[in-house]
Amino acid sequence: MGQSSRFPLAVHVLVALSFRPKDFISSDSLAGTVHTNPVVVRRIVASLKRAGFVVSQPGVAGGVRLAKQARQISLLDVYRAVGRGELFRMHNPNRACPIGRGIPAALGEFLPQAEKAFEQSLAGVTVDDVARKTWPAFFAAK
Amino acid sequence: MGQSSRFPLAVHVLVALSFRPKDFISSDSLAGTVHTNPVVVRRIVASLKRAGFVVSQPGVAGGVRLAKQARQISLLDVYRAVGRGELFRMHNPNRACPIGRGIPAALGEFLPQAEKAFEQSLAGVTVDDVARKTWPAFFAAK
DNA sequence: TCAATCCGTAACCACGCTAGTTACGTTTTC
DNA sequence: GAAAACGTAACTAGCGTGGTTACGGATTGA
Repeated sequence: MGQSSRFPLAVHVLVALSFRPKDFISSDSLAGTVHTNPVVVRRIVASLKRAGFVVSQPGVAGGVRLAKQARQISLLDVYRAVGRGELFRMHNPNRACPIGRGIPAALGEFLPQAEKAFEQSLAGVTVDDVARKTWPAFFAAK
Repeated sequence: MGQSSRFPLAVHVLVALSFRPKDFISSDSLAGTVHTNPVVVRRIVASLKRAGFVVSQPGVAGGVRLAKQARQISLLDVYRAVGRGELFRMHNPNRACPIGRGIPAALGEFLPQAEKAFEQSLAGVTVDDVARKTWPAFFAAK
């Protein structure tokens, strides 16, 4: 990603929510553990809502809560939800040249393979997996 | 990458050079097929030189030439040569929180796996593979 | 009813990265 | 010595990102 820390941040938020799946957590609290501004958290949450991973509720007792079990949300789901899909950004070759004309198709064959491999790896890990690794003592106590 | 087109551009340059492995090609010519400024090409070439993939020569008959066979340069080599190594950019969690404290290690276990999968895929493709896909007729004629 | 709390956005700013461009010194050939 | 080409520095414009303030709307509870 070069680029954006939205994905790690989104995973962090979901992991945090997974420790209290029944409660609504305020974006202020989340901003505390994530160590950023509440508005930044709400921007991420907006993406996660659109994807159906969380629900939110305004008002005094409001906040954010998981809408799915942590074990049913893969890191690939999260990665896609927070955008920045394409791993590669193509340049604009000169079509008047046989090489420039052929390059897009050639790269279009090999680069998506790498993206696929990347995504399949993310698909094999869930938010729950990350949560257990994040705070093992919490699960040991149960 | 979301961000930089240096990698596709570098592959394009190497593919172009691979069609005339004996000749020095000027950055002006390369800029033509890549469809950008000669200085941009030379910046890329500087990285490729550092990695030992090409050699350059100043002067009237100067230019750039491959220093290795195209089949001996993998896309992973190129990817690393033009930088932008890390696929993920970490945020800065609050270490005073048990979740914030545990998140870096947890992500540090799962995310590099995805990077590895990505890189292994790139490692399996060479510049020569891309060249053959780019301009099949060139190879058919030989 | 009304104050407090919290979400949802818009708006703005500062920063960093990228690519494009100009410019200039250096090297090589003829 | 002129021409061609590399190697860089310097500057610019554009874009994405994250941080911040602000404000409207929804909900709760006294």
